[in-house]
Amino acid sequence: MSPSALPYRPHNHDACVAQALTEARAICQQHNARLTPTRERVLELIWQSHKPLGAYDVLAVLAADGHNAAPPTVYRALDFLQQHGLVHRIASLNAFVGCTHTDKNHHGLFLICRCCGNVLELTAPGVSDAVQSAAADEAFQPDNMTIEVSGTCPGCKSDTAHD
Amino acid sequence: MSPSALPYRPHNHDACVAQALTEARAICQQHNARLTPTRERVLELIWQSHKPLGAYDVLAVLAADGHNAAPPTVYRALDFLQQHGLVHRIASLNAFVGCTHTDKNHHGLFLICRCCGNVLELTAPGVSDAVQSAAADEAFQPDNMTIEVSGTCPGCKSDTAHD
DNA sequence: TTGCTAATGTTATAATGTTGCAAATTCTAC
DNA sequence: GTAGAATTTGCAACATTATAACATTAGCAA
Repeated sequence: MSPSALPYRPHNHDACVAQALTEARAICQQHNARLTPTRERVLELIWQSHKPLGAYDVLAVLAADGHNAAPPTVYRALDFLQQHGLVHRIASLNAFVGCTHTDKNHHGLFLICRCCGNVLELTAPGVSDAVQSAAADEAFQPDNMTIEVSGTCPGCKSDTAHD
Repeated sequence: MSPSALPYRPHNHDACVAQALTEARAICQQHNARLTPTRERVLELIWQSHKPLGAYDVLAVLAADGHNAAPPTVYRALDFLQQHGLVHRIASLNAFVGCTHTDKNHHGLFLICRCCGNVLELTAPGVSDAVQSAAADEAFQPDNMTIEVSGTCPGCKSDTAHD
């Protein structure tokens, strides 16, 4: 199995989070952007699993933290994190996941498991190229692309196989 | 220019609508599904342009029609139309467009112009194949795919060129 | 300090989408 | 044609997601 299938397998997720935060700090420093406590906390929450988290889910945890937060707080933090490529919004779910390809300049492709809810982000050059080419055929100048595939991940497929 | 670029060019749009409605009637008949007046009206409204229309936009027109409609009316009609492949939901816009490929069984690709708002639906086998292949590499079984590209359409590109 | 900019707090509201149940309509079988 | 079943619609309330507008605070530089 490809190593990128990480979310679909048991793993030490604390390491994922720690790494994500470390990378985020480095990236923000590079960008001269301020990873404030609120922003960092939101990023940490988004990273608590590989399942996309809704803005209001984040909000609820912040509230439980004792943070007196309102929707704009969360949306602003999420906007910031998106701008710096630290999280992605999954349009088909109205939810957010941590970016696992902060190093590459990517138009991510997302594999969303209907069963377990985990999302795997891929960099699929073949797909990007094919989209570019299709757009070029129409003289269309692409700017941003949303590619979200829902289906069944390997883990859930094998689970249902022996029912 | 490809003939599929129709939405980006002046054309007799009434013909688009008429054709869409005719096809819809045929398809519903084939499917033994009832294209009721409300559903047909909603389809007609969605087809009033090649720009995606929000559910509440549809609702507003129905209200102006004198139709005493509430949100569920519209969403139910839209669900029906989607189920029969007559309209598509554009996840990145929370809006709906008429399907221009009712004949093919398609995973559409949508080119969304940021400037004029028109949407062109393409059947891009290369893209579908690339996505299938990327998913297969991860042992992921795709079910449904959302591919939405925003950018600048040929018309708007040439408009801005001589500013 | 002072003044500027970025970030946050706060309140309210907009926009989008759903649930649940009752009434009406349409279909089917007799 | 009529009774009963199934589908469709009407309707009210509500849930979820996202933004607007404006006041306040924190960080930073002259």
